[in-house]
Formats: sequence, C-alpha cells, structure tokens
Amino acid sequence: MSYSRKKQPEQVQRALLECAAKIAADQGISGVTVQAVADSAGVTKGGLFHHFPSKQALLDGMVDALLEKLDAEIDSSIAEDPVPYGSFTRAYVKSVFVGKAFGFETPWSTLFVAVIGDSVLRRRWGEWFGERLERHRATDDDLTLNVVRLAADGAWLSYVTADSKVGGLELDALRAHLLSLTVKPR
Amino acid sequence: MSYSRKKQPEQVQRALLECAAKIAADQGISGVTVQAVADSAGVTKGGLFHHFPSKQALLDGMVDALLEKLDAEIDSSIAEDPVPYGSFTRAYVKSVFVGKAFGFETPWSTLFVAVIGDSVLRRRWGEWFGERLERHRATDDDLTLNVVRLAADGAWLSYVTADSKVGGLELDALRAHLLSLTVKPR
DNA sequence: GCAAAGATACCGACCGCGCGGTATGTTTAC
DNA sequence: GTAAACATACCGCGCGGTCGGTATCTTTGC
Repeated sequence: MSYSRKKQPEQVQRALLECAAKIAADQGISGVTVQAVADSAGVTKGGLFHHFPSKQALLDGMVDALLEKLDAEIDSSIAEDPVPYGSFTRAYVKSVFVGKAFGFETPWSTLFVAVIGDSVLRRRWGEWFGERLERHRATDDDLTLNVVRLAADGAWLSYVTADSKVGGLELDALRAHLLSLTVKPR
Repeated sequence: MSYSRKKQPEQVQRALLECAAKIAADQGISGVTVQAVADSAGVTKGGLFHHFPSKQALLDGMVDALLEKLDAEIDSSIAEDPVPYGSFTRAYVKSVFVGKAFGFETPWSTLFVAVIGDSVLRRRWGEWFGERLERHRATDDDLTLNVVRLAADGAWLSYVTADSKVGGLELDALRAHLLSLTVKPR
C-alpha cells in the first residue's frame, strides 16, 4: 500500500459533502447548518470554509455529487436494456422506485425534498433533467412516455408527502404497470 | 349598514394569512419571517402574536386557508361534471393545470413548494389528499386514474423545477391527453 | 541531500445580524 | 370600566461568515 499521509484534504471534502447530504436527508434543508456539517465531519467551521467559499457552494457540491451518482445509475440501467425505445424512461422509473441513488426507500429520497425547497438547487435539478431529456429525444420523445415519467415523479411526491403510501397503491404493481406502458405500441 | 369600526380584527387576521402566503410564493418558505409578514400586513410583530400564538400556528392557518379554497374549487368542478366515473380525477387535473387555487400559472403554485419543504405542512397536505381520495373511492379508484393524478402531480413538479416548461410539452395538449384518459374504458 | 521558503490545511475565537418570542405599555370599542 | 386590539422595547440564541495564527505538506535552491 502507499504510505498514508496525515492530511487528506480530498477525503475531508468528500466527508463534508456526504455529511451535508445525510443531515439534509435526516432533518431537512433547515438542519443543514455550517456548524452541524462541520461537526458531523469532524472539522471546525473554519476548516469547512477553507474547502468551500460559502454555504451555497457546499450545497451546490452536494447536489452535483448526487446527480453524478444518479447519472451513473441511469446509464448502467440503460446499458442493460436491450430495447432502445423508452429505455431512458424505464431506467428513470426504476431509479425512482428502487434505485440506490434516490429511490423511495433510500434516505436520499427525503434529500430531494430539501433540494426542491431551495430555488437554486431546484433549478439545478431542472437543468439536469432537461439535458438528460434532450439526450434521449431519439428514443424517449413520446407522449405516453412523458406521462409515465411524470407519473413516476408524482409517485415520488406522493410517497414523501403521504408517509410512504401512494394513494393506497401497491408500489410494485404501480411500477410494473408504468413499465408496461413503455413498450412500443402497435 | 353598521357604522364602520376602526379596528377589524378578523380582517387583520385574514390579511396576515394572505401576506404570509404571498411572501411564501414570492420568496419561498425561508422568506416567511414573523417580521416580514407583520410588516406586509401593516401590523407590528406584537400584533401578529396577538392573533397567532406561534409562527407555526400562522403557517398552519395559511395552509388551512389554501386547502379550503382548493376544496371549494374541486367541489364546484365535480358538480359541473355530468359523468360520475373519474369526476374527482378530472377536477384534480383541472385544478392543477388551470385552477385558481394552485394552478401552474398562479403565484400559489410556488407556495406549494414551500409547503412541501416543511415536514409539518407536508404532512397536512398528505392527509388532505388522503381524505379526499377516500371520499371518491367509489368513482375514482382505478389504476389508470391513479396514474393520471400522479402524472398531474409530476407535471406540477416539473413545471416548478424547470422554469415553466414541462419536458418541452405543450401544457394544453398534456392536459387534454390526461383528461382523455379518464373516460371509462370499454 | 537537505534546509529554507512558500503553499496548503486547519483551528479557535470572534462578529454582526436577524430570527422567534416575551413583557409591558397604550389605544380603541362597546 | 374593562377587555380586546394593538404598539414598543427588549432578550437570548444561533446563524453565516471572518480573521489571525499554526501545523503540515510540497517545492525550490544549491
């Protein structure tokens, strides 16, 4: 192994981002104070401000890291799909329902509530989705597929607002139904 | 008419609730400070605390008022619908897209972002929706109708996160399509 | 090879501000 | 008169952010 260095700034930075995300998931965006994040990462407030010039920069970095994970998850999901048509929509539905990046049952699910609550972070999310959509116009530009993706978003919204119940629906059944709607018509 | 009184507490209370909603819509939930609401309503902070025992009580009242409006809007929309099957779902879709209570293009649309961001208010919204759903089980308990409602929620989410664009879709076309899905099959 | 020099990483104390909330005084309505 | 409807003044707290100092790593000069 390589000799261990005493100071590992990259690791500290990653820890800060992860702690920020964890706190946001646990207590909402209002719980994400500079002090709390610093404490949680075992650093002082001054130390945090050495890595991030402002609190907003920290939050931006947090969302960026999250979106990267999501990107990777969706990409690998698409790669496993033999059918081109609707592959992005299927990958998206899977990520929303059972994905590890921000699926229902992950703690990161509630993190997204925090993201939506902040106007800057909300915009970032919107841009990400817009870019992703543009990239898959060839295979996923269809009215029904749009509805399926919107329904997935709605299911997520319902899940986080109604204490883990989506209008009394079985999640698995809903997911299966949405996926079945993504097969090419005719 | 009765002679005009200088002090009209009920009117002041309503003004406080409306101002709180307006500020939440304009600046997000973090902008809703006791001072800001009081100033905006032409009252001092002490005056506000005379009407509401705490800030949370003010927020609760704000959401209650909003849900009452929404209830009324949906009820009247259902009353105008000759077909029982899916009448609630249609009313819901209409409210989300073009309603005056919290439709896309109203300022109250962004207010709901604030509601979702607060765990207490979020729960209130979830309960409201759950009750409403229970009430219409006879006419609106169907998988497709569920998907339609979820898609409407998703469309709203997309609207507020992507600067008034829903995946490049025409809003009118999407609304028409969702409504067409609510007609009884077979 | 090895200090000196300089950059980087981090600590700890501090600051101003605005928050939610309170205690008390003053005006108005009936 | 007296109770409700306000205004005024104030408090403690926690926030984001700053700053001077220090320990640690990296580069440079010879």
